[in-house]
Amino acid sequence: MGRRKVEIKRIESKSSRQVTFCKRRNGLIEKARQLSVLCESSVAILMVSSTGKLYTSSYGDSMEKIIKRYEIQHADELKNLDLEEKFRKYLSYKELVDIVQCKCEEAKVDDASVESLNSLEEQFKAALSVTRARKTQLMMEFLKNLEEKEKLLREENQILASQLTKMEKKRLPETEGEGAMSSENSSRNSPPETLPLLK
Amino acid sequence: MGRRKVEIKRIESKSSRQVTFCKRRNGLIEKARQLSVLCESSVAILMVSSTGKLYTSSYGDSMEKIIKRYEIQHADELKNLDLEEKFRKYLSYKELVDIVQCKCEEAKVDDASVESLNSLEEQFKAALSVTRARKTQLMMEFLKNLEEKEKLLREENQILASQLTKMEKKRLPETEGEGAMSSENSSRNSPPETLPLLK
DNA sequence: AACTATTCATAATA
DNA sequence: TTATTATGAATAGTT
Repeated sequence: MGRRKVEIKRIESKSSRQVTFCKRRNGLIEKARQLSVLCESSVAILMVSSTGKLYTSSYGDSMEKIIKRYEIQHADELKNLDLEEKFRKYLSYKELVDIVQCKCEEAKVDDASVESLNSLEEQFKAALSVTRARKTQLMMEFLKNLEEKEKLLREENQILASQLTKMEKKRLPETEGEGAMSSENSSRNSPPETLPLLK
Repeated sequence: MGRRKVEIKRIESKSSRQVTFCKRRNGLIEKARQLSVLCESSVAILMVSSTGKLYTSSYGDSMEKIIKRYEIQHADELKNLDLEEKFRKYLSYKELVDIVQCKCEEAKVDDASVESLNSLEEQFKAALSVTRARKTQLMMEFLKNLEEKEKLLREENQILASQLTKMEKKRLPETEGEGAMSSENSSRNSPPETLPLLK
């Protein structure tokens, strides 16, 4: 429906792609509105342009409600994929503790509640144990890395020191008068074991 | 775009409303596909018919990803209202432990990771402490309740026992011959301290 | 942003 | 339901 038939494939020209996006986006939104009104239905449209900008529109019900309707249907998938990520992104561990506290306050005085708290305790112990083990492991690896780095630096240091000694031996007959100025440390003929960097 | 112009208002006839819903729904989905391909964009459509049936379609990215993009933008609203509820509903403590395990595996070998795990450990210790304290409190209350119940039952028991003793004293002159048959315990004149129920 | 020449979508019909 | 088609609507190219 234009001056000529267009193949449905990516529009190469960036500018005309943007123009088409704008035109068709508006067209789509209007079609959604019409569908909603004509057929007494709810419609939500979410569009993300190639530049990452988000455009949304909803008719009938609010975007939130329509998305919730979707999430109810796909609870299983969301539970596994989405929620975990959301949890990681948004829920701080401070909030986690708050929720636990809240859960504890909710608990009634009966043996079922005690048992549920018992299992909660077990799970926190497990989480704590995993965290501690991993922390220790990481610290050990980090320590190893540091030791290795130190070893390499020491070796480098040795090489540099010996080179310095050699150079000084060469220079002594050439420029006797400048010997004291060339280096404060090496003039004493006994290089320090480590460079200042490692102290 | 049909045999005649239609006003955009609710179609009264239920059957033609359904037919139109079906046709225009397909049209909308096709338009969304074209927009996505032509303009290199992601498009998601969610439609809820008047009968409550959900129809969805997405191009470019998955429905989950597009909705996530929307939720990131509206994180403030969602974070406060929805997420905590979802967390409480769907996330078991077993899954919590899984997430922690995953977080631990992700951690790189650097001091930032170690520090982050350290704070994670602290927070689990806090959660564990809260859980344990509450559990202990609940158990203490439960114990108190049980002790109180026992006390009440003992008192009741005492009363019943004394009533029984009185009745026996009354009966003795009336039916001397049946004295041994009336009761095995009470015939010894010293009632037991607790009823079998409490043993 | 407008303007049209076209193609496309679909309301009525079968 | 699916298919056809006359017609109104959407839009590609142009200004």
